[in-house]
Amino acid sequence: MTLKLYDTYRRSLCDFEPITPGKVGIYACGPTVYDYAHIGNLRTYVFEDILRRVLEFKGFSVEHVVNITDMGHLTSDGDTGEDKMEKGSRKAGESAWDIAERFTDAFKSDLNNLNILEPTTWCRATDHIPEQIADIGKIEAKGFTYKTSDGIYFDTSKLDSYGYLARLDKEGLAEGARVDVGEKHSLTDFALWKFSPMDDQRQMEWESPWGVGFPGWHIECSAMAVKYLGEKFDIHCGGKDHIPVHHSNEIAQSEVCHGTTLANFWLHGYFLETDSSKMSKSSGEFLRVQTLVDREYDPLAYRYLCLTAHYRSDLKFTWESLDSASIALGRLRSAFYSWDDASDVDPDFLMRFSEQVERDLNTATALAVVWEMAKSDLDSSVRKATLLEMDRVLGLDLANWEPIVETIPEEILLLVESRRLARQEKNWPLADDLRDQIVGAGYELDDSAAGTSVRRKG
RNA sequence: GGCGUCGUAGCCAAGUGGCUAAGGCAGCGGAUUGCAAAUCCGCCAUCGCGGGUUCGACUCCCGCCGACGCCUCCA
Repeated sequence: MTLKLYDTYRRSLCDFEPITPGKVGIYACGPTVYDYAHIGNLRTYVFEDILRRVLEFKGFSVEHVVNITDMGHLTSDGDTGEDKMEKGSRKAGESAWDIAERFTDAFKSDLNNLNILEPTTWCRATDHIPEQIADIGKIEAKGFTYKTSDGIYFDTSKLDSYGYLARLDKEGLAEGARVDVGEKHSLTDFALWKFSPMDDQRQMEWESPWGVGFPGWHIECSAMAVKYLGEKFDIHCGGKDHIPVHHSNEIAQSEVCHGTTLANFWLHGYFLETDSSKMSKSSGEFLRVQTLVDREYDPLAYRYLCLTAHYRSDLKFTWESLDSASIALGRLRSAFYSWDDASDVDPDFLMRFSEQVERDLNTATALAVVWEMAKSDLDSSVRKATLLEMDRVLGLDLANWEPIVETIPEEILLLVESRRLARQEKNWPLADDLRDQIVGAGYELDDSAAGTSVRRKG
């Protein structure tokens, strides 16, 4: 069956065919490393990870490029405001470079905790200044730029196709404008190169044909994507918020520089909402992977939660839904663990599973197949082999899970032994009292024909 | 103010112009248990409201109500 993906550019579900047979190039917009990533940001990376895993599951070899934006990202897209890196630096009393490194490490650790496969290529914006300058030069040579007192701008009015990705209505935008256009000729124009302020030495600035300064945000992605994947590659993805501005601008730059729309497919992950509003870094308070860990959740419970919804619909986050994901994952894990060693994969269930996942990465329905398979009367060794195969896509790391072996305190073991004796003597009141004590101390009892086992609750 | 998305059981969430509206969690009933826990089996929605199109709509159109997003940095 052919993989179908929803392409935002065409606004429809399209059969996926790679440009080069057998190989797929993906560029995924990475984080701006001025702060930690929140779990809403991370939902997009989980979606991209599923995309990558599905492609590899189908036998493609995937080149997966993710950028690290470590400079030049302004706090306002009116192309005014501060550089987030410089702001973060002042706030923390560290150099912008140190901040970038610290939050890059934190980001990679988050990905790792969510069992997200590491990209085949990481690229940092500050390592690619010459490439960006070269592209700006090309755009200038073709007459699509103009200069203002603070930078070199892309003149969107000269590009008829501008904003097609987002189906932008330029007049409508102008009517509803809430921001000053400033020196920009039109609302949608954006900075390619920003001059360093006269009165302030920036930590991150470079020489260029236009003067000392730094690249605009959008140029880094198109420059690096082209460097690593070519002028037209297979899939570009990111959060849905990038559709109207960032990705529209990347396409505009690429159309002028290379005469391409940069990627064949544009995929967008939808938001995680909390308390009926989206989570956002700039608003201050937000949930991190570490927050979940502090509350004793396994980060993979969050990954499971992400899989229960389709990537193209907003997901409401509540602690209750995380609990539900956490319990479900726990049950799947212990079932998997209890099954006999993997033998043969069941072809029918695996087929049904792939059909779901190939329908625009529908992990929600794929999970329904997982549960049906897990509860089926197939031999447990077959179930194990089949689920193992499915987990190549799900990434729940079931094969490596095992119950936490921990030492039970002596006093608890004594209570368990006393209860065993009491039960032997059919002294039920005493046995129940002892059980209450054990449970009260945070342990669980499992009475089976073979005897009683104890473990920590949770 | 402009543009747009969404509204499915207690919660999260799939889905389709017409077979029994996935799945998970919770809940309920049963099996099991000395009683429980764990486990297993079963049960549990007519799809925000009002119109319309259609032989037939939860699925298409219009209006209303509600929530959310973008137009400011944003996954």
